[in-house]
Amino acid sequence: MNKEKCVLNKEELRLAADFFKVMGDETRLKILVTLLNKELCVNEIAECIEMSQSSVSHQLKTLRISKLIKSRRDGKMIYYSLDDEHVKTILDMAIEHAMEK
Amino acid sequence: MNKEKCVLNKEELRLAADFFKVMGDETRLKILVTLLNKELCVNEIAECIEMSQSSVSHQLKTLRISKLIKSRRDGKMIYYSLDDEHVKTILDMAIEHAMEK
DNA sequence: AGTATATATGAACATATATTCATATGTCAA
DNA sequence: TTGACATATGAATATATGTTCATATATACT
Repeated sequence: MNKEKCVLNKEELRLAADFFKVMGDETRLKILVTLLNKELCVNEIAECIEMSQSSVSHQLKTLRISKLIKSRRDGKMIYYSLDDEHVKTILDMAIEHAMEK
Repeated sequence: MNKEKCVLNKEELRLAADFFKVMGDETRLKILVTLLNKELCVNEIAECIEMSQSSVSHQLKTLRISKLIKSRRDGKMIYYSLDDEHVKTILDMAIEHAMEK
């Protein structure tokens, strides 16, 4: 077996796995989808996807750390929006993959 | 909050989440990467990514169920290869996303 | 300052899942 | 058919992770 053919970039692999891991949760996907069109504050997101404020807040943190969303404060509210132009494309592609099978 | 704006296709969401969940594991990603160029049998994959035969076999099953890879038997060996033209594109996009942040 | 509202967070719990180990199944060759 | 090799699989274990609950922090308003 030719070891040369097995060369992998470990760092890239780890990052890619982390990226997919974050995308691989329905709650987080729902959040991303609700943010496709416009920015929303935490309570709006929670109401929209019918999850608790706490759960949404935890997941927003995960998404923020992964650089998939960004936030801005306006008074008491904190508005979240997508922070990656690829997210929509990747979402579309995944859905396309999922649906045609 | 306008509920109309929150319309989600539940089935698509579930499928997309499942898809990303499968992609969100380093072992499975390594397997997919090794299969990018050519088909390989189980032992070759195991040797290539330095994982046990059993572990690889379990993950191959997961990937097969998700329609990301396909298999063909040739004598004692079973050869695996990618079963989705989107996989490479999505992998590239994820890596791109991961690296530029 | 005190109260209400919005969001964040730590701990606990429950669930999901990846790996290992032992073993089963399937194929070939003698 | 017996032995060797390739792969699959079930059970057990360990680890990761999502949600909840209680509470903390931050801002606005009176």
